[in-house]
Amino acid sequence: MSTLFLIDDHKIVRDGLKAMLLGKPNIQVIGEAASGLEALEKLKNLNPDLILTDLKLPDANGSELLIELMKICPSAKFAILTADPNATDLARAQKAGALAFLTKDMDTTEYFLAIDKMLAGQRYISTAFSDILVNDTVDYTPREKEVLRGFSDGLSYKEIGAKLDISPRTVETHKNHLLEKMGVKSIVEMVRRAIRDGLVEA
Amino acid sequence: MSTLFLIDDHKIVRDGLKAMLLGKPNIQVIGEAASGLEALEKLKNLNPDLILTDLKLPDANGSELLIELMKICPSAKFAILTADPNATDLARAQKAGALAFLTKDMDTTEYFLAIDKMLAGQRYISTAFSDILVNDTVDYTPREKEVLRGFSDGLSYKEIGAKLDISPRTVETHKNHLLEKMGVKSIVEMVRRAIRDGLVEA
DNA sequence: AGACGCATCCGTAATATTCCGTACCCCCAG
DNA sequence: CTGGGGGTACGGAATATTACGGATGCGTCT
Repeated sequence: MSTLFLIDDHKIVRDGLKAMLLGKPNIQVIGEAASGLEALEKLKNLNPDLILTDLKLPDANGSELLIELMKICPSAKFAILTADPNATDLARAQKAGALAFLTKDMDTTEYFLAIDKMLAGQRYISTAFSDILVNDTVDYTPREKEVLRGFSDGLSYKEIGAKLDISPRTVETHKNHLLEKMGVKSIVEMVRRAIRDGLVEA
Repeated sequence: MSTLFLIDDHKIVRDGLKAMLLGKPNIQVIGEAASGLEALEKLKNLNPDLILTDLKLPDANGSELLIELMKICPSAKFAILTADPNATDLARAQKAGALAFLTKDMDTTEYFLAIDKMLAGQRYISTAFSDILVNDTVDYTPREKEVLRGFSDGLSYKEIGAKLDISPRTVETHKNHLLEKMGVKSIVEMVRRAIRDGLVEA
């Protein structure tokens, strides 16, 4: 019998997972939280084998939360669970050390499989995530990220240049590199792509 | 005792709602569907009092589905249920005739309240949606929508003008009207806003 | 009918962006 | 140590976008 802790801000989702896991005899849900803070608080006194967490929580950055949780529960295995899988979440969670990547549209048998794999210390990556893995594994330089953020905020070349203390012309160079890396041909597409990939919020 | 039918593509969410509704004695869940087609099929032989449906389904446009369902179940009351409330969904569902607007982060008591209100024939709009209602009730002209779509697809003034058979200068006029209506000051912000409001996909 | 708001449309001139090429720094593998 | 690759940075000329201002037609309200 293994123990599991749930973190998701939607009560429905928590209830759904609990209901589903009732059908799995070797798993017992020993606690849940609707926010990062609540999770940190409750996990001080618990030591689950598995922790399933959403990355988009009202009060916490997903990957930082993951790292904090790992400090508190170093022996637990972590899985992230999300409705809209994207490359950035995947990369961050992987870096932080998550073992499995699950999506909310999986069915019962796939959840059970994923959990059993994790208990055995194996990775599990849902198809929705692995599709992303093969495509998007681009790294952006610090400067490129700053420039991307500037454009995402609706700034002009001149404004971004002023903010970064470089010429608008140089901003353009970084933008051109971004366009190439992202495989798009305009700033708007670039930002849209960044939103889809979770680099910036909509 | 009233009957309820659930439509959502995430099994977890369906399970969560069912688990939650077990705690409500005057409601019985008589069926569920994971897609629009499945819902249309199953509802041929059912006649629930309430239908709770997600608007974002893999095989169906939310508002069109709503209209189809209403033809099949003319006596049912409809509620839409969504994770990310936005102005466009709200407007479409309202136009289609939904009675209630619920979000997935509501808690149990709020769901129960909403259901009771609906059974009494009253509207219920969750706070997340009503916040939107007060801000975003803008109408866009056909030309503006076409121009917005053009920019969202990463096209230039010239390209949009060519596609719509108008001068790039006129495209700009429409864009300026859009910027004003949306309260933003650049094309990128406009597109980002359009994504957030559900006018275009990310 | 007349006045009005609103959607649609465009020309010219100022401004911003983009194209093309170039250059420096740092790191590290040959 | 030397050459190559990547990140960063910029200038001048060509091109696109924007600001400003004006025009037409089409409903509606009086």
